[in-house]
Amino acid sequence: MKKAKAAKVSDATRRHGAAAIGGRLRRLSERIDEDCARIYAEHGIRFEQRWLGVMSELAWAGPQSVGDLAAGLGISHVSVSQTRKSLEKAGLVLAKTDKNDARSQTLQLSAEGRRLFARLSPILDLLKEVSVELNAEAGQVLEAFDLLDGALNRRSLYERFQARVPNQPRS
Amino acid sequence: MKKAKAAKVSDATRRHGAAAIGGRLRRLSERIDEDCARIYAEHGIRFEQRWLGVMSELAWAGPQSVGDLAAGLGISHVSVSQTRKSLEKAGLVLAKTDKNDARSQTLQLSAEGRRLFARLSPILDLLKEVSVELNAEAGQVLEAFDLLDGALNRRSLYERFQARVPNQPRS
DNA sequence: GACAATTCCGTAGGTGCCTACGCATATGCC
DNA sequence: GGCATATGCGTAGGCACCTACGGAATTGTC
Repeated sequence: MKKAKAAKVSDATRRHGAAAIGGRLRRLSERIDEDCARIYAEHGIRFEQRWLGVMSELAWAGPQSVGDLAAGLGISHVSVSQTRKSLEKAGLVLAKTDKNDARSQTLQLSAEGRRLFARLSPILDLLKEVSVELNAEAGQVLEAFDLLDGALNRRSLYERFQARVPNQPRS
Repeated sequence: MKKAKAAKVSDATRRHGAAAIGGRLRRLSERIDEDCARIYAEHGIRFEQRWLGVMSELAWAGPQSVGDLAAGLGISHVSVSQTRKSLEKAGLVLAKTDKNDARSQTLQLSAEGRRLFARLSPILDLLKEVSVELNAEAGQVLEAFDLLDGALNRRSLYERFQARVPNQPRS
C-alpha cells in the first residue's frame, strides 16, 4: 500500500528557480503532513495535523485568544478560527468570552484535550528525533528554512524581483 | 511559566520538529506563490501560478499526454488534468485524443499559449536570478531542498518514524 | 455622551495540491 | 474471440492554508 510518491525533482522545477520553488515546497509539505496523519491514525489517535499548532500553544503557553494564537503561530486569525471550530466540535478545546472584551474569545484545552495531547506527546517526541535525523542527513535543512524565512522577511521575493526589473512596466 | 513573545518562527514550530515542518513549508510556499502571482499581474500578464509546470514542460519537451506530464513534473495526474481544463478554457493549450490509444489525451501549447509563455520568459529569468540571490543568502537552501527530497525518497518520514517506535503501535 | 476609527473574530470563497473512485479503452491469457 | 486485469484520465471531495469582507464591541476625540 505504500506507493512511494516518488517526488522526482523535475527539470521544470530546476528551470524556473523562484517561480517553481513554491510548488515544490507545497509538495514536500503535503508529503510530510500525510505521513504524520498516517502515523497518528495507526497509533489509534484521532488527531488532525492542523490541530498541532493551536493545541501545542494552548498546552505550552496556557489559555489565549484567537488573535494571540494567530500571532504566536504566525498564521492568520481565520485559520485559527477554523481550527478552533474543529477542536470545539471534537471536544478538545473550550472557549469563553473574555471578561473585559466581549469581542474576544479565550480558548483553552479541555480535560479531554489535555489527555489527547499527553497521549500524543511521545509520538511528537519521536517525530522530533526524526527531524533531527533528517536535518543531519539533508545538510542542516532546518537552518536553511530559517535562513530563507529570514531572508524573505528582510526583503520579500516581490521586492527582490522589483529591484531587478530594468524599467518599470507600470508603477 | 516561561514567557515567550514575538518569535519570528513560532516556538510551537520549533518544539515539534517533523510534525511542524509541513505547515512551515506550506506557509513559505504560499508566500512565494503569492508574490509570483502579484508580479505576473503587475506586468499585465494573466498567468496562474499552477500553469507553470505544465506550460513549461510543453514548451520545453513538446506535446505530451496527461500522464507523461504528471510523471515528468512529479505531481498527480489529477492535478495535471485540472490544470489542463483551466489552460484549455484560457485557450493556451490544445488537446487531442491519441491516435493509438483513445484513452490518452495529447496536450500541446496553442499559438496563444506559446505567445504567452514567450512574454513570460523574461520574468521567469529574473525570478531565476532572484532564486540564485536567495540561495546565496540562505545558505544554499535549494540544495538543502534537494537533499531533503532525496532523503525522503530514500526513506520516508513514516518509515523513519516506524524505525524508532519501541513496541507495536496499537494493540 | 456621541460618533468615527479601530480591533477581534467569523463567514464566504479561493488556491494548488491530494486520495478515492469510476468509466472507457487496451492488453494478456486461454 | 472472450474475459479478467491493467491503464489513462476524469469527477468528487478533502486539506491547510489564504484574502476579502462584514458585524459587533471597544477606544479615542471632542
